[in-house]
Amino acid sequence: MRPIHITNSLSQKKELLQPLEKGKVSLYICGVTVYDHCHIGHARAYVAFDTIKRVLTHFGYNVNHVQNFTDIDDKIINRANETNTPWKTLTETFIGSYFEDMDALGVIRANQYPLATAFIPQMIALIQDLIDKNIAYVGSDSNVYFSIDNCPNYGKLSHRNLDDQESGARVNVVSAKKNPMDFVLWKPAKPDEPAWDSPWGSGRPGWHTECAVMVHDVMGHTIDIHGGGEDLKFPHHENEIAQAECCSNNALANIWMHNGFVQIDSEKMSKSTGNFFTIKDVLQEVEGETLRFFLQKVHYRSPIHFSKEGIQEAGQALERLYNTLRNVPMNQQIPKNQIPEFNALEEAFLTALADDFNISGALGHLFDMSRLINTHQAGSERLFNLGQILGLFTKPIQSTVSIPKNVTQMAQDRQSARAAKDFAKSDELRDQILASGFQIKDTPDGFKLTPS
RNA sequence: GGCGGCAUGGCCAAGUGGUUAAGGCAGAGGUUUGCAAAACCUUUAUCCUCAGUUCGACUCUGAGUGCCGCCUCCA
Repeated sequence: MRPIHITNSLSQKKELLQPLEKGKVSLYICGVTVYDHCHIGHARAYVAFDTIKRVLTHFGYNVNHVQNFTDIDDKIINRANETNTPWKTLTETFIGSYFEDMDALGVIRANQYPLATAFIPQMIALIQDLIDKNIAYVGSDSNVYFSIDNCPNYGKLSHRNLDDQESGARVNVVSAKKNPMDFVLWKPAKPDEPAWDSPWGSGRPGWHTECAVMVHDVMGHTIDIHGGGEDLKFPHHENEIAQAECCSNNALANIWMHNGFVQIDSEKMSKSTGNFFTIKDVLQEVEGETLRFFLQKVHYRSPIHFSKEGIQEAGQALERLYNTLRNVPMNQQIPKNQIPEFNALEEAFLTALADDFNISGALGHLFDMSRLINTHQAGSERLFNLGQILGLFTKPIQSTVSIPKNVTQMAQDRQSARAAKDFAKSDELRDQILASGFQIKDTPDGFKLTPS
């Protein structure tokens, strides 16, 4: 097991990962609210944490990854009404859509995907516990609220002083709240809305309650890492911490990790502003692995500027690595004097990853290795193995497309023409081969046909 | 207004208190090749501004400027 340093949002510092249980890492990632297809911002988050999980696994940690689906909330109810779809059908549809997208991106499945609606009794128990401890109260509007004034460390994750928050920034200052920052734990249902019975009447849970409950129920009272998008830090994660820690006095998570945003034209990609592309949109144009590589290239905490050009560039870069794998057969003997070079690059690659998952640094070494392999025509398997850690090289290295006889014939005719120095005919044949959907490349060992 | 982050060559993007400031994409030149493709070699920066700390800062501190995010649902 290699020591790993991770930037902890809680301390705002890089810390050594010290799992509660040796060799195991419990990782909870905030999942999506399933009322629509996922956009590139979601892809960024889940590709980032997938990479993190793969690296941890490679370094010898046994990762227990749990990720929720929020399958009940206002947006789901609204969308169900708008589209005249039963809400349960809606959520099932978009859970399916999520998995399609993640499979295309090469994201490994979590160990568990708990649904919010499967944890209603546990949420009710948590809320009741908070009421009993005088940390939650029933407002005059029948909502159950969490009272942040009774939570001493409120704000510790997002590092904000509540008095300094811009008052006008909050929409709907509800008079039923004791403090405007109090948040809803339980919400009474309107007629025809999905609802569950509770001590406070028929209703549904507030948004922040599920994660705390699931972590406790599925994983234990404290976990090693809790992750999600930068935007979840406040209020979502702050509120999770408040509930969980006020009740149990145990830390909800030791390390909090947050990924940066995808931006379009230097603005956050977001559904509310409408400037987003769905994953499915982009996959119409490029392969999943190209999109994955584009999202991976940048450190997980930095913003990514989304653009067609950027994706194309990532595709070119990835192609460079694939070319090496295609051109140099695996398991060729590496010259003895080059072995230290290979080892040094491999070590540098791993060292970078162990330092807060510095993938950009690691990729630099990967490209260096690619050049080394091309130069010495050996060592392809080392590149391949390192790429596997990042979830790359899922495409077949050798084409599995069978080459039609007539194309092979044309290629052979071209060889004859070249031998006879009839280059006009040779070029003509190459054009014909290209028109048939194949590309011909000359190598010292003869021609090579690949699908174009 | 409060809090947080960022500012490195045409574009993307690592990194270090002091040797030649990674890597990718694009461009230029070259080698190889009849050509093409791939590959290889060469080539493009003093790191936003100002002040300070230091023998020495791009790397630390302060101020400034610009951009982004959160404070409202959000990966």
